[in-house]
Amino acid sequence: MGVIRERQIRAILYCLDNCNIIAHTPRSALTDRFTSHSLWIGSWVVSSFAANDLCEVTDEQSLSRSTESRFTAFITTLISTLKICSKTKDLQGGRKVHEYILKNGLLVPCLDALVILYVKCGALATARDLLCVHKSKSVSCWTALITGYTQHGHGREALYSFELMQHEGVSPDSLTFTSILKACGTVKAEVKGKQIHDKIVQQGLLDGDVKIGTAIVDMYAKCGNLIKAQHVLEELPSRNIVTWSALIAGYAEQGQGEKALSCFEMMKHEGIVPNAVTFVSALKACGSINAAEKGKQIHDEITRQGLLRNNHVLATALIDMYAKCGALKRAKRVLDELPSRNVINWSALIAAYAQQGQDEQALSSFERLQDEGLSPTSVTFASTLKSCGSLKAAEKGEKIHYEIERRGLLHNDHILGTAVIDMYAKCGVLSKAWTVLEELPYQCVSMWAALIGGFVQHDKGEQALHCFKLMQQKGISPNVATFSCILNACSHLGLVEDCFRHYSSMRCKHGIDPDFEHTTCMVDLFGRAGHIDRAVKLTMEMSFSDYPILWYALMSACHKWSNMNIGRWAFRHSVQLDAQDAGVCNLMANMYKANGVESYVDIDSCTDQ
DNA sequence: GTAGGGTTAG
Repeated sequence: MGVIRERQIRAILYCLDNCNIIAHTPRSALTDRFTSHSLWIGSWVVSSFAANDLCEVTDEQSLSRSTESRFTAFITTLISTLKICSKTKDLQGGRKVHEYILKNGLLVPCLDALVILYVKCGALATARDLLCVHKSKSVSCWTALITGYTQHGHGREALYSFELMQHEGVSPDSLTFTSILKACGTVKAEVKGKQIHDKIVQQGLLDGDVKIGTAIVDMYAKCGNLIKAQHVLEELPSRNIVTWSALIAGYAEQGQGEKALSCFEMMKHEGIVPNAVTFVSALKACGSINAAEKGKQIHDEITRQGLLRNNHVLATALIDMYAKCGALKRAKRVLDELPSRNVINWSALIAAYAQQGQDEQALSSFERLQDEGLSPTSVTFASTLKSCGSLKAAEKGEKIHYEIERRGLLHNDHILGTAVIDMYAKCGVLSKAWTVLEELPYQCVSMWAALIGGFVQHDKGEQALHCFKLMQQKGISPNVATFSCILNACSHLGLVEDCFRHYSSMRCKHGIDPDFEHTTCMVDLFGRAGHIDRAVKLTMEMSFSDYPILWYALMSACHKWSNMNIGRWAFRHSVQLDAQDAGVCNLMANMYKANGVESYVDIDSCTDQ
C-alpha cells in the first residue's frame, strides 16, 4: 500500500466510520431513503477527500500497525461500496469511486471489484480495458466479462475475450468453460464449441459437474446439432432436469416436435418430474407438429401442478401451443383465466389471430390489452398491423404507425418497419408505403418485398418491376419472396420472356433455387401463352411432380389450347397424387367435352394407361 | 464469475 500521508489517513478513517454505517446497513432499510445510496456514498467519499487535498501536508509518516489494519478495513469498505454500485447498476456512482481510487493510488486492491462493477453496469469495453491494461490474472473477473458479453448478446466479443484472457496467461476453469460454451451456442460457433468440449474432456472436468455437461448439451443443441447433443447427454456421467430441458428445447426450436416429445417421455421414464421450463419446450414441440391432444394432456399436468398462477412464460407457451394448433378459442380461454396477464401473453394471442385471419379479433384484443393498462410492444404492433393490412383498415393502421413513430421504434427494427410498409401496401396506400421505406435509415429486402408485393396485389406490375430495379440499384439483392412477387408481376403483365429471364436469373445470378411456387407461376404463364412445350420441359426439369397445383396449371393450359395429349398426360400424374380431386376431374371432363370427345375416360382407366 | 423456457414482418 505504500506510505500514505497522515492527514489523508485520518480523513480516510473518518470516512470509514461513516461509510461503514451505510455499507453495513441492511439493503431493505436503505431502499427508501437512499434510492441511490451507492452514488451518495461515492460522492461523499470523493468530496471528503477533495476537501482534504486542499490542506497542505508537510510531514509523511510510516503507517502504524493499527492504522494499517484500519486502512485494510477501508479498502474493504471501498470494495463494499463498489459492490453496492454493481448491485444497483449505479454506473455514475461507481465511476466516482473509481476516480477516487485512481486519485489515491488504490487501484490494485480494488481492481476486481471495479471490473465486476463495469460488467454489471454493461460497460463491458471499460471492464475489458481494465483487465488488459493491468494484465489481470483473475480468472473470475475474466469469466465475469465473458458472461457479461454473452448476456448482452455479444457472443463474438465473449469469444474474443476468451482468447485475450488466455493470451494474458490466465487458464480457464470450469466456470469459464461453462460461460464460453453459452457464448458458442448464441453465435452458433460449433467448431469452437467442439474444441472447448474436447478440452473439458481432456481435463477431466466432466466428472461430477452437471452444469458443465449441460452447457455442452445446450451448446450443440443451440448450434442445431441435436444428434451430437443427444449423444453427449446419453454419455454424461450425470444429468438432471436442466440437461434434459436443454435437449428438448433444442429439438423444439428446430421444429423436430416428435423427437422433443420422445425425449420428454424418456426424461420422465428416468424418474425426472418435468418443471415449468421443460413444459415450455414440450408445448412448443406440440405446437410445431399440431399435437393439440398431447398439448392438452400437458396443459392438464401443468394445471395439476398449479404452475400457471405465477409463470407468464409458461402461460405464453400454452397460449401459443393452442394457437399454433388452430385452437384459438382454447388459447383465448387460457389467457382469460390467467390470474394476471402481461403484454407478451396478449401478443401471442394477437399474433395467432392475425396469422389465422381472425383480424377483427386481433384488433379488439389490441384494444383490450390497453384497457388493462398494458402497453403494446414492437411485437404487438407488428401483428396488429398485419391484421390492419388484411382488413384494409388504413386509418387504424396509420394511427398505430404514428404511435410507433412517437415512440421511436422504427429506427432499428426491420420486422416492424416491414410490417408498417406491408400494412400500407396491402391497404393500397402505396405512395405512403414507399415514403415510409424511403425515410427509414436502413432498408432491407423484406421491406422492398412488401412494397413490391403491394404493387403486384393492386395490379401495378410496371411499378413493381420499377421497384425491383431500384432495389437492386441500391445494392439490395432479391430473395425468394421478392422473386415470387416479380414473377407474379410479369405473369399478370403477360411478359413471358421477362418472366423467364427473372426465373433463370434466380439460380445463375442470385444462387436461389426456384421453389415450387416460382415454377408453378412460370409453368402457368408458359401455358397461358401457348408455350406448352416449354411448360412441360420446366415441369420435367424441376422435379416438383408431386405438387398437384403444378399439374393443374399445365392441364388448364392444355384445356385452353386444346392439347389433348399433354392434357391426358398431366391428368394421369395429377390423379396419381390425388384420385379424389374434384377440380382436376372436372377440368379433364370439360376438356373432353370442349374437344368433342364422347367417351370420358374415368379415373381408374387413366391411371391404368 | 457457472447450466434449460415465451410473442412479431416479408
